[in-house]
Amino acid sequence: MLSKSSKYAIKAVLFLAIHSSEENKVIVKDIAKPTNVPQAYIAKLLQELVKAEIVTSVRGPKGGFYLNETNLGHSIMSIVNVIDGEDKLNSCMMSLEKCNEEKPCPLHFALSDSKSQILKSLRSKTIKDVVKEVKLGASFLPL
Amino acid sequence: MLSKSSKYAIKAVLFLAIHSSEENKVIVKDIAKPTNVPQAYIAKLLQELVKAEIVTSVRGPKGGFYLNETNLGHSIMSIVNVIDGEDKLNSCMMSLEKCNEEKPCPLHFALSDSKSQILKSLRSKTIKDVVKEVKLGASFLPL
DNA sequence: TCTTAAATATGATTTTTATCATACTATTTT
DNA sequence: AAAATAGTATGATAAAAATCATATTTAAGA
Ligand code: FES
Ligand code: FES
Repeated sequence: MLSKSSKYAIKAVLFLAIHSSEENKVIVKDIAKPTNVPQAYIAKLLQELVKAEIVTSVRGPKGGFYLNETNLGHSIMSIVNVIDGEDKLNSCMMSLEKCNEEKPCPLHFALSDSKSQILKSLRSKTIKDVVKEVKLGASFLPL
Repeated sequence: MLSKSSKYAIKAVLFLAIHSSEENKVIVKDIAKPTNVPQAYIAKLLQELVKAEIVTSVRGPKGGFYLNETNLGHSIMSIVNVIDGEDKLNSCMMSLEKCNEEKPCPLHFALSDSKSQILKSLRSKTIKDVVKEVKLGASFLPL
Protein backbone atom coordinates (compact mmCIF):
# COMPACT_ATOMS: atom_id res chain seq x y z
CA MET A 1 0.00 0.00 0.00
CA LEU A 2 2.18 2.77 1.29
CA SER A 3 5.89 2.19 1.50
CA LYS A 4 7.47 1.98 4.89
CA SER A 5 9.19 5.26 4.11
CA SER A 6 5.91 7.02 3.46
CA LYS A 7 4.42 5.71 6.64
CA TYR A 8 7.45 6.93 8.56
CA ALA A 9 7.25 10.30 6.89
CA ILE A 10 3.57 10.70 7.69
CA LYS A 11 4.16 9.73 11.29
CA ALA A 12 6.98 12.22 11.62
CA VAL A 13 5.05 15.05 10.00
CA LEU A 14 2.01 14.48 12.14
CA PHE A 15 4.18 14.29 15.21
CA LEU A 16 5.70 17.62 14.32
CA ALA A 17 2.32 19.09 13.50
CA ILE A 18 1.18 18.30 17.00
CA HIS A 19 4.31 18.86 19.04
CA SER A 20 6.18 21.65 17.34
CA SER A 21 6.00 25.32 16.48
CA GLU A 22 8.46 27.99 15.48
CA GLU A 23 9.15 28.68 19.14
CA ASN A 24 9.25 25.04 19.94
CA LYS A 25 11.38 23.19 17.49
CA VAL A 26 11.94 19.47 17.77
CA ILE A 27 15.22 17.72 17.01
CA VAL A 28 15.44 14.43 15.10
CA LYS A 29 16.21 12.41 18.17
CA ASP A 30 12.97 13.58 19.73
CA ILE A 31 11.05 12.67 16.62
CA ALA A 32 12.67 9.31 16.14
CA LYS A 33 12.12 7.96 19.61
CA PRO A 34 8.39 8.55 20.11
CA THR A 35 7.50 7.65 16.53
CA ASN A 36 9.62 4.54 16.78
CA VAL A 37 11.49 5.14 13.55
CA PRO A 38 15.25 4.67 13.11
CA GLN A 39 16.84 8.04 13.76
CA ALA A 40 19.23 8.20 10.81
CA TYR A 41 16.50 7.07 8.52
CA ILE A 42 13.91 9.59 9.57
CA ALA A 43 16.60 12.26 9.36
CA LYS A 44 17.07 11.43 5.73
CA LEU A 45 13.36 11.46 5.01
CA LEU A 46 13.00 14.79 6.80
CA GLN A 47 15.60 16.27 4.51
CA GLU A 48 13.47 15.41 1.51
CA LEU A 49 10.44 16.88 3.19
CA VAL A 50 12.32 20.07 3.93
CA LYS A 51 13.37 20.39 0.32
CA ALA A 52 9.76 19.90 -0.71
CA GLU A 53 8.81 22.60 1.80
CA ILE A 54 6.51 20.33 3.74
CA VAL A 55 8.46 20.83 6.92
CA THR A 56 10.68 23.68 8.05
CA SER A 57 14.12 23.27 9.57
CA VAL A 58 16.64 25.45 11.34
CA ARG A 59 20.24 24.40 11.81
CA GLY A 60 22.59 24.87 14.70
CA PRO A 61 21.95 24.99 18.41
CA LYS A 62 18.34 25.69 19.27
CA GLY A 63 17.57 24.43 15.82
CA GLY A 64 15.31 21.60 14.81
CA PHE A 65 12.17 20.94 12.83
CA TYR A 66 8.71 22.44 12.93
CA LEU A 67 5.72 23.13 10.72
CA ASN A 68 4.65 26.64 9.88
CA GLU A 69 1.18 27.63 8.73
CA THR A 70 1.98 26.99 5.08
CA ASN A 71 3.41 23.60 5.89
CA LEU A 72 0.25 22.68 7.77
CA GLY A 73 -1.84 23.33 4.69
CA HIS A 74 -0.27 20.54 2.69
CA SER A 75 -2.21 17.37 2.00
CA ILE A 76 -1.25 13.94 3.27
CA MET A 77 -0.93 12.96 -0.35
CA SER A 78 1.81 15.50 -0.86
CA ILE A 79 3.90 13.70 1.75
CA VAL A 80 3.46 10.42 -0.06
CA ASN A 81 4.27 12.04 -3.38
CA VAL A 82 7.54 13.41 -2.07
CA ILE A 83 8.66 10.12 -0.61
CA ASP A 84 7.27 7.50 -2.98
CA GLY A 85 6.94 9.52 -6.14
CA GLU A 86 3.89 10.92 -7.84
CA ASP A 87 1.97 7.94 -9.08
CA LYS A 88 3.00 4.96 -7.05
CA LEU A 89 -0.42 4.77 -5.46
CA ASN A 90 -2.16 5.81 -8.61
CA SER A 91 -1.17 2.90 -10.81
CA CYS A 92 -3.26 0.03 -12.10
CA MET A 93 -3.37 -3.03 -9.88
CA MET A 94 -2.38 -5.21 -12.76
CA SER A 95 0.26 -3.13 -14.41
CA LEU A 96 -1.69 -1.69 -17.28
CA GLU A 97 0.14 1.31 -18.64
CA LYS A 98 -2.55 3.55 -17.38
CA CYS A 99 -5.62 2.51 -15.57
CA ASN A 100 -8.61 3.50 -17.68
CA GLU A 101 -12.27 2.84 -18.15
CA GLU A 102 -12.00 2.05 -21.86
CA LYS A 103 -9.69 -0.91 -21.45
CA PRO A 104 -10.03 -1.88 -17.81
CA CYS A 105 -8.07 -4.78 -16.42
CA PRO A 106 -10.04 -7.60 -14.80
CA LEU A 107 -9.71 -6.06 -11.37
CA HIS A 108 -10.51 -2.54 -12.39
CA PHE A 109 -14.19 -2.50 -11.50
CA ALA A 110 -13.65 -4.41 -8.32
CA LEU A 111 -11.09 -1.98 -7.02
CA SER A 112 -11.02 1.25 -8.87
CA ASP A 113 -13.82 3.00 -7.00
CA SER A 114 -12.36 2.27 -3.62
CA LYS A 115 -8.94 3.25 -4.76
CA SER A 116 -10.20 6.54 -6.13
CA GLN A 117 -11.81 7.23 -2.81
CA ILE A 118 -8.59 6.59 -0.98
CA LEU A 119 -6.73 8.91 -3.30
CA LYS A 120 -9.38 11.57 -3.00
CA SER A 121 -9.23 11.32 0.73
CA LEU A 122 -5.46 11.58 0.87
CA ARG A 123 -5.49 14.49 -1.51
CA SER A 124 -8.15 16.50 0.25
CA LYS A 125 -7.08 15.92 3.83
CA THR A 126 -4.53 18.45 4.98
CA ILE A 127 -2.08 17.98 7.79
CA LYS A 128 -4.04 20.55 9.72
CA ASP A 129 -7.27 18.60 9.24
CA VAL A 130 -5.71 15.47 10.65
CA VAL A 131 -4.22 17.31 13.60
CA LYS A 132 -7.65 18.68 14.45
CA GLU A 133 -9.06 15.15 14.66
CA VAL A 134 -6.24 13.98 16.85
CA LYS A 135 -6.63 16.96 19.18
CA LEU A 136 -10.33 16.22 19.47
CA GLY A 137 -9.39 12.73 20.58
CA ALA A 138 -11.01 11.13 17.55
CA SER A 139 -7.82 9.39 16.57
CA PHE A 140 -4.36 8.64 17.90
CA LEU A 141 -0.78 8.81 16.86
CA PRO A 142 0.69 5.35 16.66
CA LEU A 143 4.22 4.63 17.73
CA MET B 1 -0.48 -1.91 -3.15
CA LEU B 2 0.09 -5.38 -4.52
CA SER B 3 3.63 -6.62 -4.94
CA LYS B 4 4.91 -7.18 -8.43
CA SER B 5 4.92 -10.89 -7.65
CA SER B 6 1.23 -10.87 -6.79
CA LYS B 7 0.37 -9.00 -9.94
CA TYR B 8 2.34 -11.49 -11.97
CA ALA B 9 0.65 -14.37 -10.23
CA ILE B 10 -2.81 -12.95 -10.83
CA LYS B 11 -2.03 -12.36 -14.47
CA ALA B 12 -0.75 -15.89 -14.91
CA VAL B 13 -3.70 -17.47 -13.13
CA LEU B 14 -6.22 -15.48 -15.13
CA PHE B 15 -4.40 -16.31 -18.31
CA LEU B 16 -4.61 -19.99 -17.43
CA ALA B 17 -8.21 -19.68 -16.41
CA ILE B 18 -9.03 -18.39 -19.85
CA HIS B 19 -6.68 -20.36 -22.05
CA SER B 20 -6.27 -23.73 -20.41
CA SER B 21 -8.17 -26.84 -19.47
CA GLU B 22 -7.23 -30.39 -18.53
CA GLU B 23 -7.18 -31.30 -22.22
CA ASN B 24 -5.40 -28.14 -23.12
CA LYS B 25 -2.49 -27.55 -20.81
CA VAL B 26 -0.24 -24.57 -21.17
CA ILE B 27 3.51 -24.61 -20.64
CA VAL B 28 5.40 -21.87 -18.80
CA LYS B 29 6.87 -20.43 -21.94
CA ASP B 30 3.39 -19.87 -23.30
CA ILE B 31 2.31 -18.19 -20.11
CA ALA B 32 5.38 -16.03 -19.76
CA LYS B 33 5.35 -14.53 -23.21
CA PRO B 34 1.76 -13.25 -23.52
CA THR B 35 1.62 -12.09 -19.92
CA ASN B 36 4.95 -10.36 -20.30
CA VAL B 37 6.48 -11.85 -17.18
CA PRO B 38 10.03 -13.24 -16.96
CA GLN B 39 9.74 -16.94 -17.61
CA ALA B 40 11.93 -18.25 -14.80
CA TYR B 41 10.20 -15.96 -12.38
CA ILE B 42 6.67 -16.95 -13.26
CA ALA B 43 7.78 -20.58 -13.14
CA LYS B 44 8.78 -20.08 -9.55
CA LEU B 45 5.55 -18.34 -8.66
CA LEU B 46 3.55 -21.07 -10.34
CA GLN B 47 5.25 -23.64 -8.17
CA GLU B 48 3.97 -21.89 -5.08
CA LEU B 49 0.51 -21.71 -6.57
CA VAL B 50 0.60 -25.41 -7.35
CA LYS B 51 1.59 -26.21 -3.78
CA ALA B 52 -1.29 -24.06 -2.58
CA GLU B 53 -3.57 -25.95 -4.98
CA ILE B 54 -4.60 -22.84 -6.85
CA VAL B 55 -3.31 -24.18 -10.12
CA THR B 56 -2.79 -27.73 -11.32
CA SER B 57 0.34 -29.02 -13.02
CA VAL B 58 1.40 -32.12 -14.92
CA ARG B 59 5.01 -32.94 -15.62
CA GLY B 60 6.67 -34.43 -18.64
CA PRO B 61 5.79 -34.19 -22.31
CA LYS B 62 2.22 -33.10 -22.92
CA GLY B 63 2.40 -31.65 -19.46
CA GLY B 64 1.86 -28.08 -18.39
CA PHE B 65 -0.45 -26.02 -16.22
CA TYR B 66 -4.20 -25.66 -16.13
CA LEU B 67 -7.02 -24.85 -13.75
CA ASN B 68 -9.59 -27.43 -12.78
CA GLU B 69 -13.05 -26.64 -11.42
CA THR B 70 -11.83 -26.53 -7.83
CA ASN B 71 -9.00 -24.21 -8.77
CA LEU B 72 -11.44 -21.86 -10.50
CA GLY B 73 -13.40 -21.49 -7.31
CA HIS B 74 -10.59 -19.81 -5.42
CA SER B 75 -10.72 -16.10 -4.70
CA ILE B 76 -8.33 -13.54 -6.08
CA MET B 77 -7.37 -12.87 -2.50
CA SER B 78 -6.15 -16.41 -2.09
CA ILE B 79 -3.62 -15.79 -4.85
CA VAL B 80 -2.34 -12.71 -3.08
CA ASN B 81 -2.22 -14.55 0.22
CA VAL B 82 -0.08 -17.31 -1.22
CA ILE B 83 2.38 -14.93 -2.82
CA ASP B 84 2.55 -11.98 -0.44
CA GLY B 85 1.49 -13.64 2.78
CA GLU B 86 -1.75 -13.43 4.69
CA ASP B 87 -1.97 -9.91 5.94
CA LYS B 88 0.22 -7.75 3.82
CA LEU B 89 -2.80 -5.93 2.40
CA ASN B 90 -4.65 -6.09 5.64
CA SER B 91 -2.36 -4.00 7.77
CA CYS B 92 -2.83 -0.50 9.14
CA MET B 93 -1.63 2.28 6.88
CA MET B 94 0.41 3.69 9.70
CA SER B 95 1.85 0.56 11.21
CA LEU B 96 -0.37 0.19 14.20
CA GLU B 97 -0.07 -3.33 15.49
CA LYS B 98 -3.55 -4.05 14.39
CA CYS B 99 -5.88 -1.66 12.76
CA ASN B 100 -8.84 -1.15 15.02
CA GLU B 101 -11.78 1.13 15.72
CA GLU B 102 -10.94 1.63 19.39
CA LYS B 103 -7.57 3.19 18.83
CA PRO B 104 -7.62 4.27 15.22
CA CYS B 105 -4.62 5.94 13.68
CA PRO B 106 -5.10 9.39 12.16
CA LEU B 107 -5.72 7.94 8.73
CA HIS B 108 -8.02 5.19 9.82
CA PHE B 109 -11.32 6.90 9.13
CA ALA B 110 -10.11 8.37 5.90
CA LEU B 111 -9.05 5.03 4.50
CA SER B 112 -10.37 2.11 6.39
CA ASP B 113 -13.77 1.90 4.67
CA SER B 114 -12.30 1.91 1.22
CA LYS B 115 -9.68 -0.55 2.19
CA SER B 116 -12.25 -2.90 3.67
CA GLN B 117 -14.16 -2.72 0.44
CA ILE B 118 -11.11 -3.64 -1.56
CA LEU B 119 -10.42 -6.58 0.70
CA LYS B 120 -14.03 -7.69 0.57
CA SER B 121 -13.98 -7.49 -3.16
CA LEU B 122 -10.79 -9.49 -3.50
CA ARG B 123 -12.05 -12.06 -1.06
CA SER B 124 -15.44 -12.56 -2.64
CA LYS B 125 -14.43 -12.50 -6.28
CA THR B 126 -13.45 -15.92 -7.53
CA ILE B 127 -11.22 -16.65 -10.48
CA LYS B 128 -14.29 -17.95 -12.26
CA ASP B 129 -16.16 -14.69 -11.63
CA VAL B 130 -13.39 -12.68 -13.18
CA VAL B 131 -13.12 -14.97 -16.18
CA LYS B 132 -16.81 -14.52 -16.81
CA GLU B 133 -16.39 -10.75 -17.01
CA VAL B 134 -13.47 -11.05 -19.35
CA LYS B 135 -15.36 -13.45 -21.61
CA LEU B 136 -18.27 -11.04 -21.74
CA GLY B 137 -15.85 -8.39 -22.93
CA ALA B 138 -16.35 -6.27 -19.84
CA SER B 139 -12.66 -6.25 -19.04
CA PHE B 140 -9.35 -7.22 -20.59
CA LEU B 141 -6.22 -9.10 -19.73
CA PRO B 142 -3.25 -6.77 -19.66
CA LEU B 143 0.13 -7.83 -20.93
C1' DT C 1 36.28 33.71 18.09
C1' DC C 2 35.86 29.11 19.70
C1' DT C 3 32.97 25.48 21.07
C1' DT C 4 28.89 23.15 20.69
C1' DA C 5 24.48 21.65 18.86
C1' DA C 6 21.90 21.11 15.44
C1' DA C 7 20.67 19.90 10.26
C1' DT C 8 22.62 18.28 5.68
C1' DA C 9 25.15 15.73 2.28
C1' DT C 10 27.01 11.65 0.94
C1' DG C 11 27.78 7.15 0.73
C1' DA C 12 28.34 2.32 2.75
C1' DT C 13 25.91 -1.66 4.40
C1' DT C 14 22.08 -4.73 5.04
C1' DT C 15 17.75 -6.67 3.89
C1' DT C 16 14.18 -7.65 0.84
C1' DT C 17 12.39 -8.35 -3.64
C1' DA C 18 12.97 -9.58 -8.21
C1' DT C 19 15.46 -12.09 -11.59
C1' DC C 20 18.40 -15.62 -13.64
C1' DA C 21 20.62 -20.21 -14.01
C1' DT C 22 21.10 -24.98 -13.52
C1' DA C 23 20.68 -29.52 -12.07
C1' DC C 24 16.98 -32.91 -11.00
C1' DT C 25 12.64 -35.59 -11.42
C1' DA C 26 8.53 -37.32 -13.68
C1' DT C 27 6.09 -38.75 -17.85
C1' DT C 28 5.43 -39.54 -22.59
C1' DT C 29 6.97 -41.27 -26.98
C1' DT C 30 9.85 -43.97 -29.81
C1' DA D 1 15.04 -48.72 -22.37
C1' DA D 2 16.42 -44.36 -24.15
C1' DA D 3 15.43 -39.76 -25.51
C1' DA D 4 12.91 -35.84 -25.21
C1' DT D 5 9.78 -32.65 -22.78
C1' DA D 6 7.69 -30.97 -19.32
C1' DG D 7 7.58 -29.19 -14.17
C1' DT D 8 10.43 -28.86 -9.51
C1' DA D 9 14.01 -27.71 -6.31
C1' DT D 10 17.65 -24.99 -5.12
C1' DG D 11 20.52 -21.46 -5.06
C1' DA D 12 23.18 -17.48 -7.25
C1' DT D 13 22.90 -12.78 -8.83
C1' DA D 14 20.93 -8.14 -9.47
C1' DA D 15 18.14 -4.33 -8.20
C1' DA D 16 15.58 -1.79 -5.00
C1' DA D 17 14.33 -0.43 -0.38
C1' DA D 18 15.64 0.27 4.21
C1' DT D 19 19.15 1.14 7.52
C1' DC D 20 23.48 2.79 9.37
C1' DA D 21 27.68 5.76 9.58
C1' DT D 22 30.30 9.82 9.09
C1' DA D 23 32.05 14.07 7.63
C1' DT D 24 30.37 18.80 6.60
C1' DT D 25 27.83 23.04 7.18
C1' DT D 26 25.22 26.41 9.87
C1' DA D 27 24.04 29.11 13.79
C1' DA D 28 23.94 30.01 18.87
C1' DG D 29 26.19 31.13 22.92
C1' DA D 30 30.14 31.46 26.04
S1 FES E 1 -7.21 -0.83 -15.44
FE1 FES E 1 -6.29 -2.01 -13.84
S2 FES E 1 -6.98 -1.07 -12.04
FE2 FES E 1 -7.81 0.16 -13.64
S1 FES F 1 -5.73 2.09 12.70
FE1 FES F 1 -4.50 2.77 11.05
S2 FES F 1 -5.63 2.28 9.28
FE2 FES F 1 -6.85 1.52 10.92
